[in-house]
Amino acid sequence: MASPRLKREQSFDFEEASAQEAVGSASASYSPPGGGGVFGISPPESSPRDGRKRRKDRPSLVKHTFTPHFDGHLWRKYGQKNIKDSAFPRLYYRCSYREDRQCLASKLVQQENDDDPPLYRVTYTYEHTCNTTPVPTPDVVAEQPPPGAAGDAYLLRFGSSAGGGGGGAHQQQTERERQQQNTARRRPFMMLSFDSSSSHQLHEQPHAFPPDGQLPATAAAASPSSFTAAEALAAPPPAPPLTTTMNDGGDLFSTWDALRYGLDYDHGHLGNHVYLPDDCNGGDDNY
DNA sequence: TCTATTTGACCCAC
DNA sequence: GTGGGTCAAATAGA
Repeated sequence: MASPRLKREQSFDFEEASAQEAVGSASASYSPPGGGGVFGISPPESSPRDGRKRRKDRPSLVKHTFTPHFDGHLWRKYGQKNIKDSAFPRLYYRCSYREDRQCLASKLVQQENDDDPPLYRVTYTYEHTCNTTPVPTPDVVAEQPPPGAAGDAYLLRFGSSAGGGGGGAHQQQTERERQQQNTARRRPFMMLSFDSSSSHQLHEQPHAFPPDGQLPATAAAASPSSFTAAEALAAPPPAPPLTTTMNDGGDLFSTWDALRYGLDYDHGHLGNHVYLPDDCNGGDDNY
């Protein structure tokens, strides 16, 4: 039966959260979820008018990553389109809990190049309101090379992107995404940067290299805050500190055992992933 | 059988 | 009018 389309059920009336698009840059900073979730924006409330928010006005955030599907949320793909002037199709995802919990979070993934691994531009729209148990998962965010860096260098920032999604089926998703992430192979001259603190700090750093003092003593002693892929390949993973500590910003550091994923470069993985739970830095690093 | 993905069409913003 | 975002039937896979 050709059911007439139940049209555009949501009426969005967000406060202007002017798209914090990181123009020409990598990940954008989001407000801490403690203050309102992934985007730091209130979820859509009933709109005074029966209309949709203009697309341009929708709160959205853009980040670049090599692992667009690996962000700690459970997404369902609902569309794909070839975009004009783009060699790659755009993939549309929305939160799997959209119906169950009226979670309006959605994202679109646009491959930007054909490198190995390919770089994706991910645009998140609306925050998760599904209120599922956040299960932080590592995420690799491609940072634009700092001025003066080698031409092909990217900064990979490993951060938590769980902002409230996840939940029961999360494991399945995680497994799938983990496989996808396995495809993210080394990139020549790639630099790995462990984001030990908040994204704010990272973005404020001209070279995305946090000063030593920003690492907790244990972490700093055990591992450099950043090192090159070559170093990562040449040296075994640093011994993890076994304590939970705080950085100078008061952010909680979980144990490395909890943070590490132990991915193996020899198998095309990306080495140790370090992520911080949401409550670690008061926000999702990647948003 | 159920759930997720694919895909063409529809609708709307620009 | 065009391009992009979303819907929903069809299809595939578990």
